[in-house]
Amino acid sequence: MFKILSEDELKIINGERYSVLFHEGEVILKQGTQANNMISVVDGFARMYIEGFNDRKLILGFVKPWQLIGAPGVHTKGKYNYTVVAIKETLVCFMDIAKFNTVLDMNSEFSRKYIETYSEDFARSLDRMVSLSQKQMHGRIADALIYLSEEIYKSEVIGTEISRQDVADYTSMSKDSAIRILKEFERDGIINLEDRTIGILDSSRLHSISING
Amino acid sequence: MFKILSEDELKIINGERYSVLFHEGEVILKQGTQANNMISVVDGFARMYIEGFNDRKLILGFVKPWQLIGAPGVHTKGKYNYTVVAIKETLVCFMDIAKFNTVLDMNSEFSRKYIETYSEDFARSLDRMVSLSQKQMHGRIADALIYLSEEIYKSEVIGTEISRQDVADYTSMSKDSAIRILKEFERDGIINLEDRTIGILDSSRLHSISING
DNA sequence: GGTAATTGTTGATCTAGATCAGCATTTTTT
DNA sequence: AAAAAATGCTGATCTAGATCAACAATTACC
Repeated sequence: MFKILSEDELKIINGERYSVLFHEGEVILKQGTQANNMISVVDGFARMYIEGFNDRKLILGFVKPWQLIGAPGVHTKGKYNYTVVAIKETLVCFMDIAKFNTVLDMNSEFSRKYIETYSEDFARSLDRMVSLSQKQMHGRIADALIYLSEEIYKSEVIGTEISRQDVADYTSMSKDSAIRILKEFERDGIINLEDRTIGILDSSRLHSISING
Repeated sequence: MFKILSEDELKIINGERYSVLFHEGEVILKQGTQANNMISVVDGFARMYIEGFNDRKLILGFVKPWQLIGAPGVHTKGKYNYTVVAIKETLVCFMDIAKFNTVLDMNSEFSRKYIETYSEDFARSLDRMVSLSQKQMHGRIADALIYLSEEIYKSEVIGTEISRQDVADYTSMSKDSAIRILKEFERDGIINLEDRTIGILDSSRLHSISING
Protein backbone atom coordinates (compact mmCIF):
# COMPACT_ATOMS: atom_id res chain seq x y z
CA MET A 1 0.00 0.00 0.00
CA PHE A 2 2.85 2.39 0.75
CA LYS A 3 4.16 1.77 -2.76
CA ILE A 4 1.67 4.37 -3.91
CA LEU A 5 3.52 7.11 -2.06
CA SER A 6 6.15 9.41 -3.53
CA GLU A 7 9.60 9.95 -2.02
CA ASP A 8 8.47 13.17 -0.36
CA GLU A 9 5.37 11.62 1.11
CA LEU A 10 7.31 8.69 2.52
CA LYS A 11 9.74 11.15 4.04
CA ILE A 12 6.92 12.84 5.96
CA ILE A 13 5.77 9.61 7.54
CA ASN A 14 9.29 8.36 8.13
CA GLY A 15 10.24 11.56 9.91
CA GLU A 16 8.35 10.68 13.05
CA ARG A 17 8.50 6.96 12.52
CA TYR A 18 10.18 4.51 14.86
CA SER A 19 10.32 0.76 15.24
CA VAL A 20 10.18 -1.31 18.39
CA LEU A 21 10.78 -5.01 18.94
CA PHE A 22 8.26 -6.65 21.26
CA HIS A 23 8.74 -9.97 23.00
CA GLU A 24 6.10 -12.63 23.41
CA GLY A 25 3.34 -11.56 25.75
CA GLU A 26 4.18 -7.87 25.62
CA VAL A 27 1.48 -5.30 25.02
CA ILE A 28 2.01 -3.43 21.76
CA LEU A 29 -1.06 -1.26 22.06
CA LYS A 30 -3.47 -0.95 24.95
CA GLN A 31 -7.22 -0.43 24.73
CA GLY A 32 -8.28 2.84 26.30
CA THR A 33 -5.01 4.71 25.77
CA GLN A 34 -4.85 7.78 23.56
CA ALA A 35 -4.74 6.74 19.90
CA ASN A 36 -1.81 8.78 18.60
CA ASN A 37 -0.15 6.28 16.31
CA MET A 38 -0.95 4.26 13.29
CA ILE A 39 0.86 0.98 13.74
CA SER A 40 2.18 -1.50 11.26
CA VAL A 41 3.56 -4.94 12.02
CA VAL A 42 6.80 -5.45 10.09
CA ASP A 43 7.57 -8.94 11.28
CA GLY A 44 6.02 -11.31 13.79
CA PHE A 45 2.56 -12.23 14.96
CA ALA A 46 0.12 -10.63 17.39
CA ARG A 47 -3.29 -11.07 18.94
CA MET A 48 -5.83 -8.25 18.75
CA TYR A 49 -8.73 -8.25 21.19
CA ILE A 50 -11.33 -6.15 22.93
CA GLU A 51 -11.39 -6.27 26.70
CA GLY A 52 -15.08 -6.68 27.40
CA PHE A 53 -17.17 -7.37 30.47
CA ASN A 54 -16.33 -9.65 33.41
CA ASP A 55 -12.71 -10.03 32.28
CA ARG A 56 -13.82 -11.59 29.05
CA LYS A 57 -11.92 -11.02 25.83
CA LEU A 58 -13.26 -10.86 22.32
CA ILE A 59 -10.48 -11.62 19.87
CA LEU A 60 -10.95 -9.50 16.74
CA GLY A 61 -8.21 -11.24 14.86
CA PHE A 62 -4.55 -12.07 14.56
CA VAL A 63 -2.14 -9.55 13.12
CA LYS A 64 0.42 -10.45 10.48
CA PRO A 65 3.10 -8.36 8.76
CA TRP A 66 2.01 -5.26 6.84
CA GLN A 67 -1.34 -4.99 8.49
CA LEU A 68 -2.16 -1.41 9.52
CA ILE A 69 -3.75 -1.02 12.93
CA GLY A 70 -5.01 1.91 14.94
CA ALA A 71 -8.44 2.54 13.47
CA PRO A 72 -11.08 3.48 14.30
CA GLY A 73 -9.75 5.21 17.44
CA VAL A 74 -6.95 6.92 15.58
CA HIS A 75 -9.39 8.82 13.35
CA THR A 76 -11.77 10.04 16.01
CA LYS A 77 -9.09 11.62 18.19
CA GLY A 78 -10.19 8.98 20.65
CA LYS A 79 -8.83 5.94 22.42
CA TYR A 80 -7.72 2.67 20.94
CA ASN A 81 -10.67 0.31 20.78
CA TYR A 82 -8.66 -2.84 21.39
CA THR A 83 -5.47 -4.24 22.82
CA VAL A 84 -2.73 -5.82 20.71
CA VAL A 85 -0.31 -8.30 22.29
CA ALA A 86 2.67 -10.01 20.66
CA ILE A 87 2.32 -13.78 20.35
CA LYS A 88 5.92 -14.13 19.30
CA GLU A 89 8.90 -11.80 18.74
CA THR A 90 7.30 -8.95 16.80
CA LEU A 91 8.77 -5.88 15.13
CA VAL A 92 6.38 -2.98 15.01
CA CYS A 93 6.55 0.36 13.28
CA PHE A 94 4.86 3.39 14.88
CA MET A 95 3.70 6.25 12.66
CA ASP A 96 2.50 9.56 14.03
CA ILE A 97 -1.18 9.90 13.13
CA ALA A 98 -0.77 13.59 12.27
CA LYS A 99 1.87 12.72 9.67
CA PHE A 100 -0.24 9.86 8.41
CA ASN A 101 -3.17 12.25 8.02
CA THR A 102 -0.96 14.74 6.18
CA VAL A 103 -0.10 12.10 3.63
CA LEU A 104 -3.75 11.03 3.46
CA ASP A 105 -4.51 14.65 2.53
CA MET A 106 -1.70 14.92 -0.03
CA ASN A 107 -2.21 11.71 -1.92
CA SER A 108 -5.79 10.95 -2.88
CA GLU A 109 -4.92 7.61 -4.41
CA PHE A 110 -3.40 6.56 -1.11
CA SER A 111 -6.41 7.89 0.74
CA ARG A 112 -8.85 5.97 -1.45
CA LYS A 113 -6.83 2.79 -1.14
CA TYR A 114 -6.83 3.24 2.60
CA ILE A 115 -10.62 3.68 2.71
CA GLU A 116 -10.90 0.54 0.63
CA THR A 117 -8.87 -1.70 2.94
CA TYR A 118 -10.49 -0.04 5.93
CA SER A 119 -13.88 -0.96 4.48
CA GLU A 120 -12.83 -4.57 4.09
CA ASP A 121 -12.09 -4.63 7.81
CA PHE A 122 -15.45 -3.09 8.50
CA ALA A 123 -17.25 -5.63 6.33
CA ARG A 124 -15.50 -8.46 8.10
CA SER A 125 -16.50 -7.08 11.46
CA LEU A 126 -20.14 -6.95 10.35
CA ASP A 127 -19.89 -10.57 9.26
CA ARG A 128 -18.50 -11.51 12.64
CA MET A 129 -21.27 -9.63 14.38
CA VAL A 130 -23.79 -11.82 12.59
CA SER A 131 -21.79 -14.99 13.17
CA LEU A 132 -21.38 -14.32 16.88
CA SER A 133 -24.97 -13.36 17.45
CA GLN A 134 -26.77 -15.86 15.25
CA LYS A 135 -24.71 -19.00 14.72
CA GLN A 136 -24.37 -21.66 17.34
CA MET A 137 -21.16 -23.20 18.57
CA HIS A 138 -20.45 -25.57 15.69
CA GLY A 139 -20.85 -22.82 13.13
CA ARG A 140 -18.73 -20.37 15.09
CA ILE A 141 -15.91 -22.86 15.59
CA ALA A 142 -16.05 -23.63 11.86
CA ASP A 143 -15.77 -19.90 11.13
CA ALA A 144 -12.77 -19.60 13.42
CA LEU A 145 -10.97 -22.54 11.81
CA ILE A 146 -11.67 -21.22 8.32
CA TYR A 147 -10.37 -17.78 9.28
CA LEU A 148 -7.22 -19.16 10.89
CA SER A 149 -6.42 -21.63 8.16
CA GLU A 150 -7.35 -19.58 5.10
CA GLU A 151 -6.61 -16.02 6.16
CA ILE A 152 -3.89 -16.29 8.76
CA TYR A 153 -1.84 -19.45 8.27
CA LYS A 154 -2.75 -19.91 4.60
CA SER A 155 -2.21 -23.60 5.24
CA GLU A 156 -4.19 -26.66 6.36
CA VAL A 157 -2.27 -26.56 9.61
CA ILE A 158 -3.00 -24.05 12.36
CA GLY A 159 0.14 -23.66 14.47
CA THR A 160 0.79 -23.99 18.19
CA GLU A 161 0.62 -20.22 18.64
CA ILE A 162 -3.18 -20.56 18.78
CA SER A 163 -4.42 -21.98 22.07
CA ARG A 164 -7.83 -23.45 22.83
CA GLN A 165 -8.46 -20.33 24.90
CA ASP A 166 -7.79 -18.24 21.78
CA VAL A 167 -10.35 -20.23 19.83
CA ALA A 168 -12.81 -19.74 22.69
CA ASP A 169 -12.15 -15.98 22.85
CA TYR A 170 -12.53 -15.66 19.09
CA THR A 171 -15.84 -17.52 19.05
CA SER A 172 -17.15 -16.00 22.28
CA MET A 173 -17.72 -19.23 24.14
CA SER A 174 -16.20 -20.94 27.16
CA LYS A 175 -12.89 -22.76 26.78
CA ASP A 176 -14.63 -25.97 27.82
CA SER A 177 -17.19 -25.71 25.05
CA ALA A 178 -14.59 -24.83 22.42
CA ILE A 179 -12.55 -27.91 23.32
CA ARG A 180 -15.66 -30.08 23.22
CA ILE A 181 -16.55 -28.99 19.69
CA LEU A 182 -12.97 -29.35 18.48
CA LYS A 183 -12.86 -32.90 19.85
CA GLU A 184 -16.18 -33.63 18.18
CA PHE A 185 -14.83 -32.35 14.85
CA GLU A 186 -11.82 -34.61 15.35
CA ARG A 187 -14.02 -37.65 15.99
CA ASP A 188 -15.96 -36.80 12.84
CA GLY A 189 -12.76 -36.69 10.78
CA ILE A 190 -13.08 -33.01 9.97
CA ILE A 191 -9.91 -31.94 11.73
CA ASN A 192 -6.85 -33.47 13.28
CA LEU A 193 -5.54 -32.47 16.70
CA GLU A 194 -1.95 -33.19 17.65
CA ASP A 195 0.77 -31.38 19.57
CA ARG A 196 -1.52 -28.38 19.93
CA THR A 197 -1.75 -27.85 16.22
CA ILE A 198 -5.03 -28.12 14.37
CA GLY A 199 -4.99 -29.74 10.96
CA ILE A 200 -7.90 -29.19 8.58
CA LEU A 201 -8.82 -32.50 6.94
CA ASP A 202 -12.18 -31.71 5.37
CA SER A 203 -12.39 -28.05 4.45
CA SER A 204 -15.58 -28.40 2.44
CA ARG A 205 -17.44 -29.94 5.38
CA LEU A 206 -16.18 -27.07 7.52
CA HIS A 207 -17.59 -24.56 5.07
CA SER A 208 -20.92 -26.33 5.04
CA ILE A 209 -21.04 -26.30 8.86
CA SER A 210 -20.19 -22.60 8.80
CA ILE A 211 -23.17 -21.87 6.57
CA ASN A 212 -25.75 -24.26 8.00
CA GLY A 213 -24.93 -23.95 11.65
CA MET B 1 -20.81 17.61 6.26
CA PHE B 2 -21.51 18.77 2.71
CA LYS B 3 -21.00 22.35 3.86
CA ILE B 4 -17.29 21.74 3.44
CA LEU B 5 -17.69 21.40 -0.32
CA SER B 6 -17.24 24.16 -2.87
CA GLU B 7 -19.80 25.07 -5.54
CA ASP B 8 -17.93 23.07 -8.16
CA GLU B 9 -17.63 20.02 -5.98
CA LEU B 10 -21.32 20.08 -5.11
CA LYS B 11 -22.08 20.35 -8.80
CA ILE B 12 -20.20 17.12 -9.49
CA ILE B 13 -22.22 15.15 -6.96
CA ASN B 14 -25.48 16.84 -7.89
CA GLY B 15 -24.98 16.01 -11.56
CA GLU B 16 -25.86 12.35 -11.08
CA ARG B 17 -27.97 12.88 -8.00
CA TYR B 18 -31.63 12.04 -7.76
CA SER B 19 -34.19 11.81 -4.99
CA VAL B 20 -36.88 9.23 -4.42
CA LEU B 21 -39.77 9.15 -1.99
CA PHE B 22 -40.31 5.78 -0.33
CA HIS B 23 -43.48 4.70 1.41
CA GLU B 24 -43.63 2.77 4.65
CA GLY B 25 -42.38 -0.78 4.26
CA GLU B 26 -40.59 -0.15 0.97
CA VAL B 27 -37.03 -1.34 0.46
CA ILE B 28 -34.67 1.58 -0.06
CA LEU B 29 -31.56 -0.51 -0.42
CA LYS B 30 -31.24 -4.28 -0.58
CA GLN B 31 -28.46 -6.39 0.93
CA GLY B 32 -26.56 -8.29 -1.76
CA THR B 33 -27.22 -5.88 -4.63
CA GLN B 34 -24.39 -4.02 -6.31
CA ALA B 35 -23.32 -1.05 -4.18
CA ASN B 36 -23.28 1.76 -6.73
CA ASN B 37 -24.76 4.57 -4.71
CA MET B 38 -24.03 6.49 -1.60
CA ILE B 39 -27.38 7.24 -0.04
CA SER B 40 -28.54 10.00 2.21
CA VAL B 41 -31.85 10.25 4.00
CA VAL B 42 -33.26 13.76 3.56
CA ASP B 43 -36.45 13.27 5.53
CA GLY B 44 -38.13 10.32 7.22
CA PHE B 45 -37.10 7.30 9.18
CA ALA B 46 -35.77 3.88 8.19
CA ARG B 47 -34.64 0.57 9.60
CA MET B 48 -31.21 -0.81 8.65
CA TYR B 49 -30.59 -4.52 9.14
CA ILE B 50 -28.50 -7.48 8.09
CA GLU B 51 -30.34 -10.51 6.81
CA GLY B 52 -28.60 -13.30 8.64
CA PHE B 53 -29.20 -17.01 9.06
CA ASN B 54 -32.54 -18.83 9.38
CA ASP B 55 -34.50 -15.75 8.36
CA ARG B 56 -33.21 -13.85 11.34
CA LYS B 57 -32.49 -10.15 11.15
CA LEU B 58 -29.87 -8.18 12.98
CA ILE B 59 -30.89 -4.54 13.15
CA LEU B 60 -27.80 -2.36 12.87
CA GLY B 61 -29.67 0.81 13.64
CA PHE B 62 -32.34 3.27 12.62
CA VAL B 63 -31.62 5.90 10.02
CA LYS B 64 -32.50 9.54 10.47
CA PRO B 65 -32.08 12.53 8.15
CA TRP B 66 -28.58 13.40 6.94
CA GLN B 67 -27.10 10.06 7.71
CA LEU B 68 -24.90 8.74 4.89
CA ILE B 69 -25.31 5.07 4.07
CA GLY B 70 -23.69 2.71 1.61
CA ALA B 71 -20.43 1.79 3.31
CA PRO B 72 -18.60 -0.48 3.54
CA GLY B 73 -19.89 -2.15 0.36
CA VAL B 74 -19.73 1.02 -1.65
CA HIS B 75 -15.95 1.31 -1.15
CA THR B 76 -15.01 -2.26 -1.97
CA LYS B 77 -16.79 -2.34 -5.33
CA GLY B 78 -18.89 -4.96 -3.61
CA LYS B 79 -22.44 -5.53 -2.53
CA TYR B 80 -24.44 -3.70 0.09
CA ASN B 81 -23.94 -5.36 3.45
CA TYR B 82 -27.42 -4.64 4.75
CA THR B 83 -30.98 -3.82 3.79
CA VAL B 84 -32.63 -0.48 4.52
CA VAL B 85 -36.43 -0.25 4.72
CA ALA B 86 -38.56 2.85 5.25
CA ILE B 87 -40.49 2.87 8.52
CA LYS B 88 -42.48 5.91 7.44
CA GLU B 89 -42.64 8.16 4.36
CA THR B 90 -38.95 8.73 3.61
CA LEU B 91 -37.21 10.95 1.10
CA VAL B 92 -33.87 9.60 -0.02
CA CYS B 93 -31.11 11.07 -2.11
CA PHE B 94 -28.98 8.78 -4.31
CA MET B 95 -25.43 9.84 -5.20
CA ASP B 96 -23.33 8.01 -7.75
CA ILE B 97 -20.37 6.48 -5.89
CA ALA B 98 -17.97 7.41 -8.71
CA LYS B 99 -18.90 11.09 -8.32
CA PHE B 100 -18.71 10.80 -4.57
CA ASN B 101 -15.22 9.34 -4.92
CA THR B 102 -14.19 12.13 -7.27
CA VAL B 103 -15.11 14.68 -4.63
CA LEU B 104 -13.38 12.60 -1.97
CA ASP B 105 -10.24 12.87 -4.12
CA MET B 106 -10.60 16.59 -4.75
CA ASN B 107 -11.31 17.79 -1.24
CA SER B 108 -9.06 16.36 1.43
CA GLU B 109 -10.90 18.11 4.23
CA PHE B 110 -14.11 16.43 3.12
CA SER B 111 -12.30 13.13 2.82
CA ARG B 112 -10.87 13.38 6.33
CA LYS B 113 -14.22 14.37 7.76
CA TYR B 114 -15.76 11.40 6.02
CA ILE B 115 -13.17 9.01 7.46
CA GLU B 116 -13.91 10.47 10.86
CA THR B 117 -17.66 9.88 10.81
CA TYR B 118 -17.07 6.52 9.16
CA SER B 119 -14.81 5.62 12.06
CA GLU B 120 -17.49 6.56 14.56
CA ASP B 121 -19.78 4.07 12.86
CA PHE B 122 -17.04 1.47 13.00
CA ALA B 123 -16.43 2.10 16.69
CA ARG B 124 -20.12 1.74 17.43
CA SER B 125 -20.26 -1.54 15.57
CA LEU B 126 -17.35 -2.85 17.65
CA ASP B 127 -19.19 -1.85 20.80
CA ARG B 128 -22.27 -3.67 19.61
CA MET B 129 -20.22 -6.76 18.81
CA VAL B 130 -19.11 -6.87 22.43
CA SER B 131 -22.57 -6.11 23.76
CA LEU B 132 -24.23 -8.80 21.66
CA SER B 133 -21.65 -11.45 22.41
CA GLN B 134 -20.98 -10.79 26.09
CA LYS B 135 -23.93 -9.13 27.77
CA GLN B 136 -27.03 -11.00 28.74
CA MET B 137 -30.59 -10.03 27.98
CA HIS B 138 -31.09 -7.32 30.57
CA GLY B 139 -27.92 -5.52 29.54
CA ARG B 140 -28.71 -5.79 25.84
CA ILE B 141 -32.24 -4.47 26.28
CA ALA B 142 -30.84 -1.60 28.34
CA ASP B 143 -28.38 -0.85 25.51
CA ALA B 144 -31.20 -0.84 22.98
CA LEU B 145 -33.35 1.52 25.05
CA ILE B 146 -30.42 3.88 25.64
CA TYR B 147 -29.61 3.91 21.93
CA LEU B 148 -33.21 4.54 20.90
CA SER B 149 -33.89 7.19 23.49
CA GLU B 150 -30.58 9.05 23.46
CA GLU B 151 -29.39 8.67 19.88
CA ILE B 152 -32.53 8.26 17.83
CA TYR B 153 -35.51 9.88 19.51
CA LYS B 154 -33.44 12.25 21.69
CA SER B 155 -36.35 12.06 24.13
CA GLU B 156 -37.50 9.95 27.08
CA VAL B 157 -40.21 8.54 24.86
CA ILE B 158 -39.55 5.94 22.20
CA GLY B 159 -42.31 6.18 19.59
CA THR B 160 -44.70 3.62 18.17
CA GLU B 161 -42.53 3.18 15.09
CA ILE B 162 -40.42 0.75 17.12
CA SER B 163 -42.10 -2.62 17.64
CA ARG B 164 -41.22 -5.31 20.17
CA GLN B 165 -39.90 -7.31 17.22
CA ASP B 166 -37.54 -4.44 16.41
CA VAL B 167 -36.19 -4.45 19.95
CA ALA B 168 -35.73 -8.21 19.67
CA ASP B 169 -33.94 -7.93 16.32
CA TYR B 170 -31.68 -5.18 17.64
CA THR B 171 -30.70 -7.17 20.72
CA SER B 172 -30.51 -10.52 18.95
CA MET B 173 -33.02 -12.34 21.10
CA SER B 174 -36.49 -13.82 20.60
CA LYS B 175 -39.49 -11.51 20.58
CA ASP B 176 -40.86 -13.39 23.59
CA SER B 177 -37.76 -12.76 25.65
CA ALA B 178 -37.59 -9.09 24.66
CA ILE B 179 -41.19 -8.58 25.78
CA ARG B 180 -40.52 -10.39 29.04
CA ILE B 181 -37.58 -8.14 29.92
CA LEU B 182 -39.47 -5.00 28.93
CA LYS B 183 -42.37 -6.03 31.18
CA GLU B 184 -39.90 -6.72 33.97
CA PHE B 185 -38.37 -3.26 33.54
CA GLU B 186 -41.87 -1.83 33.70
CA ARG B 187 -42.66 -3.69 36.95
CA ASP B 188 -39.39 -2.36 38.38
CA GLY B 189 -40.35 1.20 37.51
CA ILE B 190 -37.50 1.67 35.05
CA ILE B 191 -39.70 2.19 32.02
CA ASN B 192 -43.29 2.84 31.19
CA LEU B 193 -45.17 0.94 28.48
CA GLU B 194 -48.32 2.37 26.98
CA ASP B 195 -49.85 2.52 23.53
CA ARG B 196 -46.76 0.83 22.11
CA THR B 197 -44.49 3.63 23.17
CA ILE B 198 -41.71 3.09 25.66
CA GLY B 199 -41.08 5.83 28.19
CA ILE B 200 -37.78 5.94 30.04
CA LEU B 201 -38.44 6.67 33.72
CA ASP B 202 -35.07 5.87 35.29
CA SER B 203 -32.27 6.50 32.85
CA SER B 204 -29.49 6.14 35.41
CA ARG B 205 -30.68 2.68 36.42
CA LEU B 206 -30.77 1.76 32.74
CA HIS B 207 -27.17 2.86 32.35
CA SER B 208 -26.13 0.85 35.35
CA ILE B 209 -27.88 -2.26 33.97
CA SER B 210 -26.12 -1.68 30.66
CA ILE B 211 -22.73 -1.73 32.36
CA ASN B 212 -23.23 -4.43 34.97
CA GLY B 213 -25.30 -6.90 33.00
C1' DG C 1 14.33 -27.40 41.57
C1' DG C 2 10.09 -26.87 43.62
C1' DT C 3 5.78 -24.37 43.45
C1' DA C 4 2.42 -21.84 41.07
C1' DA C 5 0.01 -20.78 37.09
C1' DT C 6 -1.63 -21.88 32.48
C1' DT C 7 -3.32 -25.29 29.07
C1' DG C 8 -5.87 -29.36 27.66
C1' DT C 9 -9.55 -32.65 28.64
C1' DT C 10 -13.96 -34.87 30.21
C1' DG C 11 -18.13 -35.94 32.77
C1' DA C 12 -21.93 -33.99 35.71
C1' DT C 13 -24.92 -30.32 36.75
C1' DC C 14 -27.21 -26.00 36.19
C1' DT C 15 -29.42 -22.02 33.92
C1' DA C 16 -30.28 -18.28 30.55
C1' DG C 17 -32.86 -17.94 27.05
C1' DA C 18 -35.34 -20.29 23.11
C1' DT C 19 -39.31 -22.53 21.78
C1' DC C 20 -44.03 -23.78 22.14
C1' DA C 21 -48.87 -23.12 22.96
C1' DG C 22 -52.61 -20.26 23.55
C1' DC C 23 -55.08 -16.08 23.31
C1' DA C 24 -56.31 -10.95 22.71
C1' DT C 25 -55.65 -6.89 19.72
C1' DT C 26 -54.61 -4.52 15.97
C1' DT C 27 -53.45 -4.07 11.17
C1' DT C 28 -53.41 -5.57 6.46
C1' DT C 29 -55.16 -8.02 2.58
C1' DT C 30 -58.78 -9.89 -0.21
C1' DA D 1 -66.77 -7.54 6.04
C1' DA D 2 -64.27 -11.60 6.51
C1' DA D 3 -59.90 -13.74 6.56
C1' DA D 4 -55.13 -13.54 7.20
C1' DA D 5 -51.25 -11.78 9.18
C1' DA D 6 -48.65 -9.18 12.38
C1' DT D 7 -48.19 -7.62 17.16
C1' DG D 8 -48.41 -8.03 22.19
C1' DC D 9 -48.50 -10.94 26.15
C1' DT D 10 -47.76 -14.97 29.50
C1' DG D 11 -47.05 -19.50 31.47
C1' DA D 12 -44.89 -24.14 30.66
C1' DT D 13 -41.28 -26.78 28.80
C1' DC D 14 -36.94 -27.72 26.62
C1' DT D 15 -32.04 -27.22 25.38
C1' DA D 16 -27.61 -25.06 24.04
C1' DG D 17 -24.07 -23.86 26.30
C1' DA D 18 -22.07 -22.20 30.80
C1' DT D 19 -20.26 -23.56 35.02
C1' DC D 20 -18.23 -26.75 38.16
C1' DA D 21 -15.12 -30.34 39.56
C1' DA D 22 -11.24 -33.06 38.94
C1' DC D 23 -6.98 -34.35 36.93
C1' DA D 24 -2.81 -34.62 33.67
C1' DA D 25 0.67 -32.20 31.32
C1' DT D 26 3.20 -28.10 30.33
C1' DT D 27 5.16 -23.84 31.13
C1' DA D 28 6.42 -19.83 33.96
C1' DC D 29 8.29 -18.13 38.17
C1' DC D 30 10.61 -17.72 42.82
